[in-house]
Amino acid sequence: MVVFTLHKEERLCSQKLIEELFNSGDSFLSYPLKVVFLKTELPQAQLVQAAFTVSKRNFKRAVKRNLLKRRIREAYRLNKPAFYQEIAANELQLAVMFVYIGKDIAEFPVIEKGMISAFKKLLGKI
RNA sequence: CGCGCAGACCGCUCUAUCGCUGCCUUGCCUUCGGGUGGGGGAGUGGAAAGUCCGGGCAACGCAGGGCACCAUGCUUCUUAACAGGAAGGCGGGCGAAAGCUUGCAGUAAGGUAACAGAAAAUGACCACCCGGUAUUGACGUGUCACCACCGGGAACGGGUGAAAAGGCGAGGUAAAAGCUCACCGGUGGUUGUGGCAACACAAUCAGCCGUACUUCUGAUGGGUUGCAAAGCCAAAUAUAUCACGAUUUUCCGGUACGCCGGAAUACAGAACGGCCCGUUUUGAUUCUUCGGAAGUCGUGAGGGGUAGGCUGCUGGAUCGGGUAAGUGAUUACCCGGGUAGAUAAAUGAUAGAGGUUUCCUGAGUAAUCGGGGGACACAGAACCCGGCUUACAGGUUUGCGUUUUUU
RNA sequence: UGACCCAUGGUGUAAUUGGCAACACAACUGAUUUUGGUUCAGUAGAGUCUAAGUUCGAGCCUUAGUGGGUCAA
Repeated sequence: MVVFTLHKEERLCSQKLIEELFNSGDSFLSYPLKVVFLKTELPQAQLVQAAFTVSKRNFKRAVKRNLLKRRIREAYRLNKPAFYQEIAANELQLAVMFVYIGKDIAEFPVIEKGMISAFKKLLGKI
């Protein structure tokens, strides 16, 4: 069954987990995104918890940051089912953070392309 | 019509697919905590921004008075309040006009005014005038001239400076001066008229008249911190140290064998979130025969831990419309609506259609029509309101002015 | 989100009521030295984050903006 939802349980909200992720997680680049991930125990019964962030350093206006985060979230939401199947097959739990590192506001197709290649690389690393 | 000025308002729209966050309703399962599915409806601004003012609300504090500190500054009104707003007054600047913009407590006492300049406010450096003393010269025996010193007169002239002691004319004088007079400017008092008032106008009298600034004076207002406030639940850690209380477990002292308190002194500390008086309170000392040490427990401070949830949280000085009062800000009444609550932080993504505008291009004398491409601003709620300020593609509308030009 | 602070030569700091923007290090030139360092002598380098206002005059006072930083569970 293909599910395109993205409820709160699928998002990474715990400040503690995020701190741990940045301290001890691995990372790689998939332009225009930087992916930080960590195999760990999650508090909820979810395969993956993901978070999305855009630096205030590169985009001063809240409107632009929100726009980019929404686009990344859409890209994640629409392309995750295949990714989930692989994770479920390996019986893993994963925390992931997507950081936007581009300097300009990218169009949706560009972000989607980066997201798909990020999924491929991520599966390769695990 | 065009151009301009002021005010008010709007801030791209629709459809499809896939989603996000609350709310309402409902089916199924349930260990009654909840889990899972369906349906309905809601979900970003004029500035949500800057955090520049003012309030609500919350916690803490609070006899009272004074000083300090901060803020404000023509008048009247408005408001919950304001450094906001409205109407008006006076002065300066811009504009042809509509209008825009800027300033406004008080100089009674005090302080300051660099450099320059004689001097920055009891103004005398040069030049001017008078008197005295001494020298020199001329004429020829007391005058004149020159120069020096002393004493006085005097703001008319001089350069400086941001600013130089009302302006100009006449009289006056040894030389001068509002010293006097006419006209003009300005200040203060009194009276009258208009206005709620600031103030304006008129009459009259007076002294004859510096300027700017604020650290100065006076008036009014101001407790502090802010929803990461504050409260509750869960989870977690270690109670070092300090204060108070309880206990009699132990020891010592005193006893009236119950137990272990009270009063005075203004000596010291603390509180009144700056200081002082004052007040309150605690300790200390003394007196009255009256306690001390260790342990345990509790409360508070402090330390340590946690980074999850709930309340606060959205119905309010509320929004829309109407009527009335007022020049207006605004106020009163009536009717209707039921209004975002997120928390690594929702309100979107993609596709198509339309709208506005611009560019290229084709048809046409032109109005206009067709095709293609681009653009559609500033900007994202975070406890809530009232203002201010700043950013902003384009558009709608009301009132007013109009030097030139056209009709 | 709320509260607050700062901005002056390349760097770190001064500037008394508002009256000529100062000092140290660094840089450059010269001397000393075989050379470098040290030392000595000298030189240049800002118009005070930006824009308005008050004032005769603004680094300082007022207003608006820009950039950077701090604190609060």
